[in-house]
Amino acid sequence: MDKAYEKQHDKKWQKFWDDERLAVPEVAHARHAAPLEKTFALLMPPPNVTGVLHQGHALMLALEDTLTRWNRMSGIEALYLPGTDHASIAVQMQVVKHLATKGIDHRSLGREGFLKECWDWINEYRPRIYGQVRSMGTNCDWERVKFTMDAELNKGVTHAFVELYKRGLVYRAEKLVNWSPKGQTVLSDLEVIFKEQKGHIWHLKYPLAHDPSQHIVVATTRPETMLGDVAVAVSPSDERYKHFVGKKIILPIVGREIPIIADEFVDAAFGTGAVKITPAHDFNDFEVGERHGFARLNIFTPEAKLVPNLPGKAAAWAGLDRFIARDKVVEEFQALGLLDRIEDHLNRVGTSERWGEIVEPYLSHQWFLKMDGMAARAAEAVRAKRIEIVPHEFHNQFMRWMENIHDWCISRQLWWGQQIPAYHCRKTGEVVVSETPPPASPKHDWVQDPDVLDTWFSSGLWPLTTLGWPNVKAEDLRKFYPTSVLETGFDILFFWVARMVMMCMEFVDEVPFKKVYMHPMVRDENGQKMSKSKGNVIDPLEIVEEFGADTLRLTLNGLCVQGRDLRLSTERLDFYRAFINKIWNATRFALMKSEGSTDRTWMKRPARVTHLHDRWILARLDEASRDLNKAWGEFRMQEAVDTLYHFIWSDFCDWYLECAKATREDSDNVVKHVLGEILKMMHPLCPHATEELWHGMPGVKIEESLLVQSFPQGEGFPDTEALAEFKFFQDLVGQIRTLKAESKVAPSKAIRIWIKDAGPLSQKVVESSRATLISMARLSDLSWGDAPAGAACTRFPVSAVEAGKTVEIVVPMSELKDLADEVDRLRKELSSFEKLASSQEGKLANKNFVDRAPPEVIDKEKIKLEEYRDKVAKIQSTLKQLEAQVKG
RNA sequence: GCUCGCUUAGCUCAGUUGGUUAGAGCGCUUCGUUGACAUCGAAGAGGUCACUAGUUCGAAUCUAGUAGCGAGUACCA
Repeated sequence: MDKAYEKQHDKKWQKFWDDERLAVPEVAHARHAAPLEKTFALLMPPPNVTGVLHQGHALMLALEDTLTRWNRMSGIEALYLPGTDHASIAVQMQVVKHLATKGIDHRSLGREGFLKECWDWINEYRPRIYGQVRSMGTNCDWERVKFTMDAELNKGVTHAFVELYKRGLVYRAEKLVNWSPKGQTVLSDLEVIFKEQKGHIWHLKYPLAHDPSQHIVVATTRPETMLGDVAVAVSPSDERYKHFVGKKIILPIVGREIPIIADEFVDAAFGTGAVKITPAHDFNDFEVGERHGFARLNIFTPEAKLVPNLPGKAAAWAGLDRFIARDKVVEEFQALGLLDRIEDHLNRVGTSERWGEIVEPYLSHQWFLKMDGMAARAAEAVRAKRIEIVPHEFHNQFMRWMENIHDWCISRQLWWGQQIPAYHCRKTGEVVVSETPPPASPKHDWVQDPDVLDTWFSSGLWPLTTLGWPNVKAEDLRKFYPTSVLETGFDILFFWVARMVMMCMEFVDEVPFKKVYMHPMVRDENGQKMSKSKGNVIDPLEIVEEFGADTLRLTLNGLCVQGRDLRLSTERLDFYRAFINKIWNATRFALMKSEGSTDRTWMKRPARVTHLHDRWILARLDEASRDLNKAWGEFRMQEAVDTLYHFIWSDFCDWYLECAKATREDSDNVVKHVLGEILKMMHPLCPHATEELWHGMPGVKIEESLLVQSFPQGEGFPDTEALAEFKFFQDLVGQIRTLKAESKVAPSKAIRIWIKDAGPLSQKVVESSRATLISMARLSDLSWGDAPAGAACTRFPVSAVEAGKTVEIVVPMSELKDLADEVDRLRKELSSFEKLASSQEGKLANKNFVDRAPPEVIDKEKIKLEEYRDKVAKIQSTLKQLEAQVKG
């Protein structure tokens, strides 16, 4: 066996799991030691097909694979289904860019030609991301892998669209949308990122038609839109403007005459109290325009340049960019003496997520999905706890979003994606929505809608389409739907999670998953977001290369707490690598004398154990496995790791193995048994290292994977006696070690002690563990009672097994170096116990406490007081003697 | 603006229904290789649990408010 844990075993075991098909739920389940009639399903949030694995993915895979392996080992038939997303916008951008480097304008290829390029691109990159997913040791079912553009999935998407259309939920309309001038496509509300930007508010004077010497001042952050103004609105209750309502204004530059109207939407207290109305370029103004029946005057081309044919002076500005037009308008107002003033203003500007430029509210014909009904049902499912969101903080966010949702614009002016199954007749203008193209006829000349669907439309169907829907009898759908857990980052709660809930509720009237677990964001050690430009990216692939997948998985799990970002650093990775190494070496130690053995008796829990530490470690094993199962059941990932860390490192290695060195072959089977259980418990986190170690255990056959062993449930009776007795043992050892350390006596120096005042139980514990105690505390001899009269001794109390009682340890001063040091030490001890005793007395003297606290709490406090008093008395008496000697 | 989260040891953080002397790792101090591990072991120092008020016999934990930081979100022209 290697002297230290190294990651060289990763590939070997990944191949082993593949070869044995242990990620296929049916196969693994059939081979499980104790299979249950239960299923677990987790669908991997599909990474972008051309993406590169980042820490967010690594965290996702680490958590999901851990949960899946844990379920599988618990005897549950577990599906972990992998896949990738076609990422319409992202991939189209990549391919366009790629073609451009070869000097090819993608438009010149035509739609078909371009799509072929996309498929070539994808076929090249898809294996890369899959390989990266595998490198984490991800035990997902590759035989079921899905891509959102697979033929069957496309069928499902088309079916869904047509069905939603039939139900009147999908509709086409001309509305104001978020338009990306750079991308030349519409975006959904979610794809618009609001950024704070320093800007200005321009106050413009609009002259009245009947008396140009009078004017109304309007304020705007976007003066160029005045070219499309159709009215000026004031608040109906605004006395300042009451007499203007119904009058007209001559719009400067373009010379159009527009009305002054009253509308409730205007806040008289804000700005000048008068608002210019531009229905074609502002969402609020659009609403006002609809209410008043105004024309929608579009002033921009799709590239956000001024259209030709604007009236007046603006006619000459055709083709100007929107921001140049802004300057022109302001200049012109200035020249006309109509610029009232300019104020600085911090405003939030909507920018496109992909291209980064400012999004333009733009009039356009698009396909929409009606949201109100679907959102209400989704919200109801969450409210009724049919879906539990963890951490719970996201529950409210989810509900709020569902309540304020707008119809979802699902069409995109792109080529890469699912083309919308709508057919327009060039002759009659009719529109037919159908899964297959309608037949051509002399009267009808059909052409398919050129737009594709928003990527998230197909993602929203992921739980259905990956399991075989729309075939409602598909076996996977029946067996694994609804899925158990959706694990993902909170950044896509609305993009994806909410849409899945809505879509699935709509189509199968059943939630897609019972629980949603939102993992935190991975940041660098200083809490900064990782980004290439900051140069603080910790590449998971490099970590896997350097530390091994197990270390990365364990680290991410170990740092994953709810409600706080996860700060990753190489320091942490070193720490968790050391943990794996510790287990590695513990195994090395346990198996030292077992080379070549095929004895499998250790696999069963030893029925009769004699030594206290053997009983204790089995009791702790039960406790730890119960805690572990509970932690994972509640997605407390760090708590699970901490439980294991403490149990393995402190309890098993530092205490148990050290004790077992004194009892040798008596403990041999317990050592191996507990170690085997530890490997099982660690396996979901560190599959490679544990599988390697497991296969080194005596008698384990090559085909016996840890993956199909029974996960420890901690169902045994908790041996609370062993726990309490060993606590006493630990205190004894600890107190003696402290004495040595503080008396500057070498730990290796064996000293002789007496134990006084022990009750029967404490005495039994010491007697039965005599050899272990002598070895752990390094004693030369251990006797009962007091040291021979006349020998100068120090004495100190240790809490006994008997509640509230103490035993006294007697050590001849001849064993120690310095009497004064010991006096100091005891004085410190005394003062701390005196404080405890007096605060305890105060508590119990409080009538309110004694009258109102539950009796068991009071009893506990009384026992404590008894113990503190006992210790105080004992130390006082020892001190008196020692102090007398110091003086003497 | 609204909503939510965070504030605990020098640093990074745990702390699950309110109840032992508030924990862990790193760092620091002292000491140490008995059959695994120096990626190790033992002992120790270090905290008025952000602040204020309240509920309670009892608050790091529950409530309200304040301050600082962060996130999400809104139509302020």
